[in-house]
Amino acid sequence: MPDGIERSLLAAIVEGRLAPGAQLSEAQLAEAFGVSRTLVREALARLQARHVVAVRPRRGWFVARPDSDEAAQVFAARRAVEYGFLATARPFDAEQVARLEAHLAEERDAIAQGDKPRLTYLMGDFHARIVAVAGNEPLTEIMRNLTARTILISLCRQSSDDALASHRDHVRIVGAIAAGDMAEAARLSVEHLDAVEAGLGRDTAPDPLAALRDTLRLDPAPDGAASSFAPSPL
Amino acid sequence: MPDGIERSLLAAIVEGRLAPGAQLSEAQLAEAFGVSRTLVREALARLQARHVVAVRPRRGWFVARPDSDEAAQVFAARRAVEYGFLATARPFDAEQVARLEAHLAEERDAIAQGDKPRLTYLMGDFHARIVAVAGNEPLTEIMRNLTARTILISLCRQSSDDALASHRDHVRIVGAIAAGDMAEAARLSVEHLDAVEAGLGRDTAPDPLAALRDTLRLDPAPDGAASSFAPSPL
DNA sequence: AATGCAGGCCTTGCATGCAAGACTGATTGA
DNA sequence: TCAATCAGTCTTGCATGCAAGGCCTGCATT
Repeated sequence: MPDGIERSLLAAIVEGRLAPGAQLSEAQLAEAFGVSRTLVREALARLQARHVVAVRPRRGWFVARPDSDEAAQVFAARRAVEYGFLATARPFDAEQVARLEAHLAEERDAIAQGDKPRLTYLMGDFHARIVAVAGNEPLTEIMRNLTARTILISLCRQSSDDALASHRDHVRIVGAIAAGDMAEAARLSVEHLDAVEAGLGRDTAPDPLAALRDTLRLDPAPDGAASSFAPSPL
Repeated sequence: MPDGIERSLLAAIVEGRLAPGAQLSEAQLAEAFGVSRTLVREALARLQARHVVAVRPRRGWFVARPDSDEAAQVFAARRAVEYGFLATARPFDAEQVARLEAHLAEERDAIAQGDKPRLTYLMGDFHARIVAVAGNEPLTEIMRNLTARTILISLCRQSSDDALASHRDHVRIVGAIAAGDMAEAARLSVEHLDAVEAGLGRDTAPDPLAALRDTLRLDPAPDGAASSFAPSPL
């Protein structure tokens, strides 16, 4: 179902080549992919359903910029899904564990080679892959969508993206799964998510007014509300 | 985002007015809704992403008919999500509990009035509403999709749809939540899902060949595999 | 009578055309 | 000098047209 256009766009977004907030012109994409706007629109619509892009009527399509509210909810959702899956899943067999360890090896490689985009993808996909090796397609799809949104969230903030720490967490989770201790794996997953969320900084708004506002110590001026000229506390 | 067409179609499907396997013609829908095929196609595409309809190339759109494999996975996914949500959620406050109890009252009304379609909707939506009152939009969306698929699954099989038993389960779950015992609520939810799944019968295939196959004791002939002419054991 | 075959009808797939909203920049007026 | 307005240009929204593939029916053939 996911055609080439959707995949290309999603890959470009989660690998950071298309920054959050970037505009996506139907006409340009159509020309770039050598198809008509129709197919581009369909791909964009699918990505919209996944909350990866957003459309502003008559204005254009943009890579989504999840606000902190949405970020919190996505993390809460991930906690629920990952914890619930592990807590209710049957223990993995040796082959399933082997596939998870193969993934960990990939992570190691990407770290060793300093392949940043690949690493971003792998770190996020780890959680989806746990569900995938268990063979649950609906949950895998859910996890893939949530991790894509998580990557978008990270890209919007200055995340202290400690890949090594995350990788260590992953190793421990796989360890618990290998030991058949699913409850522990579930506990570790929540802990891991909490750590990642805690490492998230404030909104790094690509808003040209941000610097000015910061300098003048103005409130972020919620749109419409004419920021009631609050003088700096000098 | 969900336009009127998508809503109407989804409502018709989950209320059983559009049976699983029914064909949906773009042209007919376009005329019925008084719009062009474009908008119908977009709505169908969205429903396809939600696994509620499926398209067979150059053949047409059809209301999805989840097979038993998919059914099992959807139930597993629901167990994971609902258990995980309740197990990781903070206790509900009084207002949230009140909203759940209002839902239970709606269920009671529908039962009393024998309003079957409304009841189908309410019974499924109960679980999504638990997440909704907690304010988690991503999870709510996930639950709504999973329950829609669950309804489709029920419609495909002769489900011993004991609404009263389900309602009693719901009452007990809300009771646990009201008591602040989220762990118990989580446990009850899984139990409830197991009961619903257990009440599901075999595929009630609307396949005119089913009777013939049954008579001849042929395997369901997984497409492509020329069923190796197994003579009846006479 | 049964089987192979072709014409036609039905479906979607995709491109294109046209209209309308939203922003930008220049121009005009004070 | 500044502000307001209006034309121009971008964008998407939606309808429509045409092409291509699958299936069904009727016919010819064996």
